Amino acid sequence: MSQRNIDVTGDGLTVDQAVIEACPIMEVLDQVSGKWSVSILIAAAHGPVRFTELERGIDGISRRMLTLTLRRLERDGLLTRKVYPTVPPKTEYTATSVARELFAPLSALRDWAERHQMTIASARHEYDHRAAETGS
Amino acid sequence: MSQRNIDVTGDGLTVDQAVIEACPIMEVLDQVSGKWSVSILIAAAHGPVRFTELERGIDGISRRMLTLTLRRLERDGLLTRKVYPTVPPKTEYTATSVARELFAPLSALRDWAERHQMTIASARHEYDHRAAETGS
DNA sequence: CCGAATCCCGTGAGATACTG
DNA sequence: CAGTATCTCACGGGATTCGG
Repeated sequence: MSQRNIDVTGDGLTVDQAVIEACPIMEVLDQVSGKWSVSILIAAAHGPVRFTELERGIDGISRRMLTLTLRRLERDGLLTRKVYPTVPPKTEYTATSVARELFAPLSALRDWAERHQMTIASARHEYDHRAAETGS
Repeated sequence: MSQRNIDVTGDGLTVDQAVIEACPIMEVLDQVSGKWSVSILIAAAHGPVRFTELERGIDGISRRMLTLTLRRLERDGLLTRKVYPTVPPKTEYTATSVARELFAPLSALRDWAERHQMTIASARHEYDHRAAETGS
């Protein structure tokens, strides 16, 4: 839509432009949201990975959610699915190049989380502490 | 937990490590998830912004969700809240430095989205098309 | 102007059981 | 092995109303 990139870190934006700014971001967040998308994508990043490998490797995921998330990622073109009609059957999932380009931004996000997780945790505790005092 | 950073784009990861990889990322995603967090953060990035400004500026947000999201962001230390006990009351929200450091990763995410949104959309359509043929 | 309280609904997601 | 099919429930989030 816009022919130039608006820098989120830049100045001079009005509040009304915030939603315009955020819009494409939230598209991504929708792709990646869901409890398991990121884990699956990362697991499928380095080559073909089988269904059962994912099920065992990703702790806590249910069969159902694994299937559903795999289907969604495949639909969005982030994962390719290759079925070998052998017996027993064998299915391999691989992250596409589009998905792999997502890893750098995700990495930046993870770095931010690691840098600030302590700060955030203590901010949370402090907030709850103050709230408890004020509230009671 | 780990004393060195594991590069998501690197090789040699087993599937079992995927969840370890993804873990801090999903912390962030939880912060930022919720329909409105990103829009609010961006709107509050460049200086104090008032409650009603946000309500009018962010299209489609309800009073309730604005309040709830603001509280959560404040609790996590991503937003500061300053109340002026005037009449009528006046409240200003500002993104903290921690939050502002999040904008670069978000920007990278948005760029990814803009680069690939067409590809993803057509992948989706193609998938649905094939599914419709195979299914009926 | 800036919220809090309440009601309501759709959907994400777990548990479980069945199939080619 | 790699899925599907149901059932169920919690929770995010919208609409509306009330209060300081």
